Amino acid sequence: MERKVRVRFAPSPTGPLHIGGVRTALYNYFFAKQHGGDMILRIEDTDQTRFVPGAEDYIIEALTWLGIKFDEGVHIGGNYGPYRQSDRKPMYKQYADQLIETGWAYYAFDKPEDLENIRKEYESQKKNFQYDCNTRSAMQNSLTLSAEEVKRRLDSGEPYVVRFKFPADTEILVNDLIRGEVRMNSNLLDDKVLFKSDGMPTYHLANIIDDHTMEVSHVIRGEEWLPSAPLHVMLYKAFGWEDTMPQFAHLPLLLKPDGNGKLSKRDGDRLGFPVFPLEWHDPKSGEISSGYREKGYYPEAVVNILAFLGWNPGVEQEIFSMDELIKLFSLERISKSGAKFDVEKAKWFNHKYLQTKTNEELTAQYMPILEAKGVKAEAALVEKAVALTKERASFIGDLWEQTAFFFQAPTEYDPAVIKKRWKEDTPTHLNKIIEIIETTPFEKQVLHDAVIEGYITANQLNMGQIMNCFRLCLVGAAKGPDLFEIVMLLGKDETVARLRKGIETITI
RNA sequence: GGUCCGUUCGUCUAGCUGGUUAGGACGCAAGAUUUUCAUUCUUGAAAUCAGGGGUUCGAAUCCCCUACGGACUACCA
Repeated sequence: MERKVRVRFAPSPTGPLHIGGVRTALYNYFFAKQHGGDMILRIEDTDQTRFVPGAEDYIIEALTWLGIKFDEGVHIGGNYGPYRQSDRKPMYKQYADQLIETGWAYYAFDKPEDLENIRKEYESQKKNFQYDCNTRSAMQNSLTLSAEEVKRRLDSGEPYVVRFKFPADTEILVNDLIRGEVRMNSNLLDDKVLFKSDGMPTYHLANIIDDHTMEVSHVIRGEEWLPSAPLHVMLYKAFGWEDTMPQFAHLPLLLKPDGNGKLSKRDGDRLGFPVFPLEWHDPKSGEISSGYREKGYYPEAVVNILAFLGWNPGVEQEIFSMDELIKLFSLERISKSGAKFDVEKAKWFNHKYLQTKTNEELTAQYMPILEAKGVKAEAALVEKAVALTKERASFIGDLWEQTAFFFQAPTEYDPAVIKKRWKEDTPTHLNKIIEIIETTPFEKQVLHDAVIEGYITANQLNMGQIMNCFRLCLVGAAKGPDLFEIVMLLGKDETVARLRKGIETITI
């Protein structure tokens, strides 16, 4: 019964992937790699009406960015191709035909309008129409029509669909790796369309055929598929593929943090955090949705965040690399209930990852941001500023807020600080400090001692008051790292210039 | 409406085979440190384990019911 682990991630190219989908891909990847198995990327584009150009490339780029590597797939090929369902189109019909021959499916000629009318009629009676074992006898299909009539309609090119024929009153068991045994009675299930009138299979048919022919061993997908899992189980049975049926694991959903319901693509930026891994430019509306990458999240952080949304290793450590997650992951430890995304915790994860970066790396990431702000600065200087401030940043972009004053003299001074600290004799003291700076060797410790001990302490002055005003002139606010570090980075001339400007500009 | 799945601090969760002061993390609060802000450190508040019944000497942990939430209910995936 030992079978090679082969899992697939099978998105539809109907737009950008959202983080729920990314998490599904991630869990599949953890599972595959842990078992030395294969990870397959299959594109499920059987709905031609929902195709969105660029979506497939987006999906591949996003997964690549996150470090999810595939063994086979639409972008790299493999021995089980093609990996795009539209490219597999010719192979599906024979399977639909097979099910009709074996009595597991039937032709249905009901027009979409007819079905819609019936649904409306049922609705008006507060009932719900379902094409199933109770209603199919009243419909236009190969079960109710004579063989000649069916042949006539088929030959004349009348549009039809193929529907699955659920056997009556049969208990169907789905063995889910996360939820255990789930049972459903076939009487409640509807005769799903397997093959559409446009000649394409539906998800249900294509999915089973592809998973079977690609020798998929485990289907790890979102919980929204649980209700149709009995159909899939029955299809394996109908095809006689029960012995190699993959094992199912239905993942809990990622929920909207505000109200209710599952997170969806349409949530876009509404929730205060990106729902997409990468920024997405909608080709139709031109609308831009933000992405984790562009927001400054590191892919390792996103992987870590997503790994912990619905799964937990049971130890207190929370920061794990991809390799560690692959080792630790287990389907058994996936929670059963949906998880809400917490932006604050996500920020914390990114903060942790940012701290692990070297000053050189951070400087390299920060330089383009500085340039975009119109700042031209030496990398060496930027690196010093980064070293002083990185622990205060969660995202590379936060560094601007933390370091801008190194590159631009303040044009405004925080009124709250002026009110609290700036006194009538402040200019006198600051002028004295200018004098000290100009006459003392320009070294951090020497200057520090000269100002603090040699002036403030010696004259029994108010330390907080003098130092804060000093800072206010250099920074423009009561923030930033050690003041003498700032002085060293700014240099003697700039420090003095800013002090002079502050003295001139600030009035009580 | 029907079917299925779920329910431990605000959030993510530990707690798997019944006996814990129900643990951790994020966030929050306070204190310490600092010339400021932030960081960091310490401490704290925070879940009567959805509610109600059982079973048991003993239940968050097992069983049942109810409530609530969610998913699905297309010729979409």
